[in-house]
Amino acid sequence: MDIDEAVELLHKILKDNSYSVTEARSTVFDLLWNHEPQTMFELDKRVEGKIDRASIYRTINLFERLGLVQRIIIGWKYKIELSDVFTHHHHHISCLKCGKVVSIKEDDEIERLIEEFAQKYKITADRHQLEIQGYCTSCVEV
Amino acid sequence: MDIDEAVELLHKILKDNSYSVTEARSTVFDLLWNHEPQTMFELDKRVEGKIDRASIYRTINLFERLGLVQRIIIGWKYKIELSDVFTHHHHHISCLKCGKVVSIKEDDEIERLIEEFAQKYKITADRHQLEIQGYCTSCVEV
DNA sequence: CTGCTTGCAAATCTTTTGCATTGAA
DNA sequence: TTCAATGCAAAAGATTTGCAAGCAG
Repeated sequence: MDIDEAVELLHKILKDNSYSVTEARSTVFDLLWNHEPQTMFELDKRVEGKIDRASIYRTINLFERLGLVQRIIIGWKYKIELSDVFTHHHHHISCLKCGKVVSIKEDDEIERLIEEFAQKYKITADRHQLEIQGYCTSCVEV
Repeated sequence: MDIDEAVELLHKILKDNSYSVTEARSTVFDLLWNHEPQTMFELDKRVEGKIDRASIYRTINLFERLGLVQRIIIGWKYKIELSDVFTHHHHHISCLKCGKVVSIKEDDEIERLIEEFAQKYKITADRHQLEIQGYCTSCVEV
């Protein structure tokens, strides 16, 4: 999917849910597009005051309710990235020291296992997160 | 492991690392023992002012550094529980509506896959979290 | 036009820190 | 006795909210 298609999809989803397309929402979306997971702090910094922090939070909350973004967990903080609607479903591996995050491409076998767990424990409409953490080659513990 | 063995192990680990056994640390440990994952807020409430909030945070941070507790992610908040040192390694399934958390017992197959990912992406000393979320039978979306 | 959105400022919640005092070993 | 650990209060950081003004449809 390229940026034009993505923006078109964003507009469609907003309109279908009776929300308007605004400067703030477009700007936040642009900053999320094709970018690695980022914290609210980073997002706010990259906005450079063009949009108020409160609006960034409101936008991210809206996007989350609409399923456009997901919060992923790095350590015990979260970062924001566009959801599977705009990217392929995937998991993450991150470094405990430098914080670098790498996406793991989808793996049928693990998805199958997770699906089995959900069924076994009678959880419907499941979503899931698999976060693997350790030390990357440049940060291996001394 | 029963509570006596657990406390003994706690004392040993504290002493081996040159930390003393104190009222605050023992109390926090007791509140974690055999209890489902809880937020700092809940922990603080259950302490009933017997220990200052700052000390609870300091204790949890210490316990985490010593590998005695782990933070697990429910939604985008974290909860604290005793680590694999005191319980068997496991994952969680939680309900997005009522917040109930159920432990999934260890599964060799999934552990093997995660191990393979870690190797493939050259991450050493890996730890990981698999969190599955959805709606439990009593909360199925209306 | 008109109501949804935003900016601003303040409130709230969460976590950390400095410092004098207390307590474990 | 001695240094680590705690309580207290205040600071710092993260997120939310009320309200008046602005903008999308």
